[in-house]
Amino acid sequence: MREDDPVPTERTSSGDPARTLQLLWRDAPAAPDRRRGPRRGLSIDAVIDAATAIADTEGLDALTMRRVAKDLGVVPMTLYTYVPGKAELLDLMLDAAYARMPRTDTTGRPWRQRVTALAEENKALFARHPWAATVSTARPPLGPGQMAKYEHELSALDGLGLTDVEMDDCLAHLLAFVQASARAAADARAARHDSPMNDQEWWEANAPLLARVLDEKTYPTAVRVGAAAGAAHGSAYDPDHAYAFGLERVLDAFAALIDRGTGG
Amino acid sequence: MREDDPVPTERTSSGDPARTLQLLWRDAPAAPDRRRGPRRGLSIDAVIDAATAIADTEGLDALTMRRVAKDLGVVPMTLYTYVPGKAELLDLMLDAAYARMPRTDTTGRPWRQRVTALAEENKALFARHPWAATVSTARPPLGPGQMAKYEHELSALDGLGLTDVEMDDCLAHLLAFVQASARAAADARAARHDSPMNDQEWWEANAPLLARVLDEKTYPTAVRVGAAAGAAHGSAYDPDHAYAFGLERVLDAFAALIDRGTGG
DNA sequence: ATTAACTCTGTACGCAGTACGTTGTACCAC
DNA sequence: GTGGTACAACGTACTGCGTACAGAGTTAAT
Repeated sequence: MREDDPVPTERTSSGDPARTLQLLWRDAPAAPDRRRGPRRGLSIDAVIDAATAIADTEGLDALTMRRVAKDLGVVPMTLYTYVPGKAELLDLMLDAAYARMPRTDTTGRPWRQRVTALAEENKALFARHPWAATVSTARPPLGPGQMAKYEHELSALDGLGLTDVEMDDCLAHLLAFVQASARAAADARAARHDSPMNDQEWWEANAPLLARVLDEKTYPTAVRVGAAAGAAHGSAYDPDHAYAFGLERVLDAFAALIDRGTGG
Repeated sequence: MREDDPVPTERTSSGDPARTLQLLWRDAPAAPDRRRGPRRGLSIDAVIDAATAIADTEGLDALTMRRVAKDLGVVPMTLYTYVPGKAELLDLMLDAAYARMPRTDTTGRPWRQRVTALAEENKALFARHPWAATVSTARPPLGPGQMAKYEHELSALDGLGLTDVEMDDCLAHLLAFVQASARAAADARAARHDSPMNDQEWWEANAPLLARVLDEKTYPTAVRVGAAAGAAHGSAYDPDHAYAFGLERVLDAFAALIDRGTGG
């Protein structure tokens, strides 16, 4: 019952970036002397799909090269003829997930609806692929999915009176918020999952020590507010509420930029 | 030069939570029959400090039980008499880091200054301990450091006309923003670090393929805005700018809550 | 003096990513 | 045909991780 599984962030993009870009755009490998040797039994997309299926249903820590290989009926090392390594596989998974995102057209609608739609699309992405919230995107894979997503999302922010730089800044801010929410939600889910006790049991088990130690005199505000917040939402942390509250804040913040000069 | 180092998120809190709480509060182990056996050569704090030093200077992926043990001159398994496991060690490290945060007293100052101070304190935490931004805090370790931090930060938001629940919500929103910024900054740093090429070299290496593939007709907004953003800050992503911009947004958002009714 | 609790140690297991060398297959030039 | 060659797939093996487990040594209570 240890079950420590560390849920790694698994930074992407390790090896030769040019090779990774070629893979992302499905660019043929220069084809100097095309197609010798035995036929390939799999495809990059089969590998990506198998890996994505595992990560979706069992989490990033269950996603191992050995496991992907087993699901595809090959030996682990075979995967390395399709993909340079695990980091690049994650890049490809992420770009594929981006590419598959449904993109609602909100042209003509009021800007709050448009921004909300963007947030919801990304929230849905992280709901379908919880691992996507936890892979790091330093130097994000500039694949077709990423580009389509970026184009779509910028378009939704176009024509609101923002400068180009502000559009990029606002989008980054919004996406960071949604991703942080998704990460927090995933963390909360994970905490619930791999602990044999639920929130109530946990509280009961720790109440004696906490009662002794969480003194109302030393932590007056914390005790007061913590109790109020805990009572308001059912538990100590409510991801849905945090998302709803935060999205309203982000919208208000954008309003201060967008409505400036128009008498906000 | 592979150097894939996955920068794990390393979820905290795996084993018996009651034991973890005891460790956090340095609660004696029930002492039924106190102190038999040989004298301890180390202390929990020595283990925490050694681990923190490693994580600070070399990153979370360099933080292994073996490494901590080596730095302390003991064999790896010895650590397990001080700490139930690596997850709990991370909890303790985080709470200790919280406890050591300098907390500036901003009573009486305008609320924007107070909130900004909170953000800066947390930004400084993540600057000193970059790993802290990447460890997950589902069911955060309710240690003395965490509580002192929570009390301090709520106090800064007290008396602004917010309800208790709103105070908690706003604080969570602010902290999530700072943490997300720190994560992004750490990602950017990591990408620069473990790639032999800098941004310019990377661009030059990939320019041919990107030029062929990033069509202005298919991605008009993306190309336009991406160019503008890239030109405005020096590179593709500027963590400092993102933080500054985002903090202004968060403050504007809070203003909409705080100044409501007072003629905002 | 004996015993029991406790610290520290050494060895070992399972699992990860993946380097490396081999085997077998299919196309190309002859 | 037939040999050469490029390539896919495989098997083995290495390093390093967290930590279970069993033993050896050390101290305080009996």
